Amino acid sequence: MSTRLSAAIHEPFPPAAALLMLTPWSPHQADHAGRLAGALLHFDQDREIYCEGDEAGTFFKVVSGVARTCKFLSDGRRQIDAFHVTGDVFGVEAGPSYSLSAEAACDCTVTSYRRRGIDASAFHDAGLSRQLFAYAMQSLARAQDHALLLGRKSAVEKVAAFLLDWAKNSPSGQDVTLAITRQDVADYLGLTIETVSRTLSHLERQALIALSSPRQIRLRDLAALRGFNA
Amino acid sequence: MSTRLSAAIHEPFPPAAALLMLTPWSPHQADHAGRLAGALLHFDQDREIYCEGDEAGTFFKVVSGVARTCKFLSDGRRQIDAFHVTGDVFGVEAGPSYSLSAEAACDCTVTSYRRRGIDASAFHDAGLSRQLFAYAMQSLARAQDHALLLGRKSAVEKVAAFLLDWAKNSPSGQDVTLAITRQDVADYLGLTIETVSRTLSHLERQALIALSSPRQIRLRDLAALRGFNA
DNA sequence: CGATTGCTTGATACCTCTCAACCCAGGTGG
DNA sequence: CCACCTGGGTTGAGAGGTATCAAGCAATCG
Repeated sequence: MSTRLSAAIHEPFPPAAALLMLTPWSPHQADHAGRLAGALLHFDQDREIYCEGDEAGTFFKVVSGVARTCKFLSDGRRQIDAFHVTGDVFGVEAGPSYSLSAEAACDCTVTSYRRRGIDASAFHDAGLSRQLFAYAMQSLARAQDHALLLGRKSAVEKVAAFLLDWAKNSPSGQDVTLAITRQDVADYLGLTIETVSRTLSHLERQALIALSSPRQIRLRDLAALRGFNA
Repeated sequence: MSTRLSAAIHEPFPPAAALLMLTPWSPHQADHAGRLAGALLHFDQDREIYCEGDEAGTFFKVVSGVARTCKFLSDGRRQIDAFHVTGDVFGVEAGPSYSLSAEAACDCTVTSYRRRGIDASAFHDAGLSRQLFAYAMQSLARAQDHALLLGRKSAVEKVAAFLLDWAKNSPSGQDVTLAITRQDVADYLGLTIETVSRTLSHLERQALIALSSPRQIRLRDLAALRGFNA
């Protein structure tokens, strides 16, 4: 999915972590300091949350649903950069404006945080600055993996990677419940909706997955799916 | 080209810059503090500088030549993430190990810096932490643009974008002198070497560029080239 | 119900890859 | 001096993967 700022909170503190990966940080903590008022916002599917180039005065955390961040070409072609699920933070910028657009991939509730609070805190707080750096580097690592996928993988490899990625969040580790459309999957993988559909059907025919409904996918052969990548 | 940590040094300080984009930072400054010994290293073309997964105890700045950072699939397919030219910093990590491999794209001299120094400084110095954050976010923005290119652009659009990108560094703004092979260009754009070659020939036939030699490219119609993107 | 949305499937086109030959410049050594 | 080799680049013919265009299906919703 996306880079998760808050994910670190749930993980044990790494024993010999690098200096630059220190205490986890969460907007919640900032809430307590009273600096970052969090407004709860709801967006219907496909509603724009913000647009590339807008002044980046706010960042967001997903409360429920899925948000997507993406870029567009002038003729409408779209590349989705990441999906953001519950707990994920998105819209954090270093510059003055958003470098991506953000939209609700399905009905979606988010908390918004005023950036000024973070900026001000980070100005004094080296720890917070380090958190932001770690967050950015984590996003960067994801973006680099994504580039490898987009530039060098075939359709099957892309879809397999996508499924495995989403399955990691499921309790069983082999069930994927998609809250997003085929179009979103396609625009994330750099494919068309038809190719995504065909590839899923193909994988089902091979008995590598089972589609109980279009949005409910069971990974029946994790080893084989992993084999598509490396 | 790549994200440049030091590029900011040469640019006027933005008047109303966001809080998170403060004073430029350069390894040189750190040198003066005596914390980051800079060793000068030379790499012949295609020599490995470091490998994905290696312990990231060092980062680098290009003195001359071009370095590339990239990822590989198990069967050898390669995706180049970025090229780094004189002045560019690469190999900065938040985690314990490198997320990419780095190699000399041509004969290449780099300065190496011990990471410990930076880590230690950043621990106390909020300003340095902010610099690192800004650096990471700039890299992230480049990676996102790259993903759009890889996922959604055609071969001509990719090549045109590549040429325009490199021409920005040339004094005239319309001459590109490549120090890298067609294979590197291809692996950066997610194409094959033949497609890159054919596309360049195609652009030359259209009189949009002139190839005085394979490595010496003149952009004859910037407007038309820009038109390929948007 | 009819309309809409999301998804699947088929036929065909086309873009890029693959495989192969060839060119050119530079270096090496007989 | 030239034959030879090598690395980098170009070009061609054909194959193949994905896109495009189009039709149809199922579920949902007014």
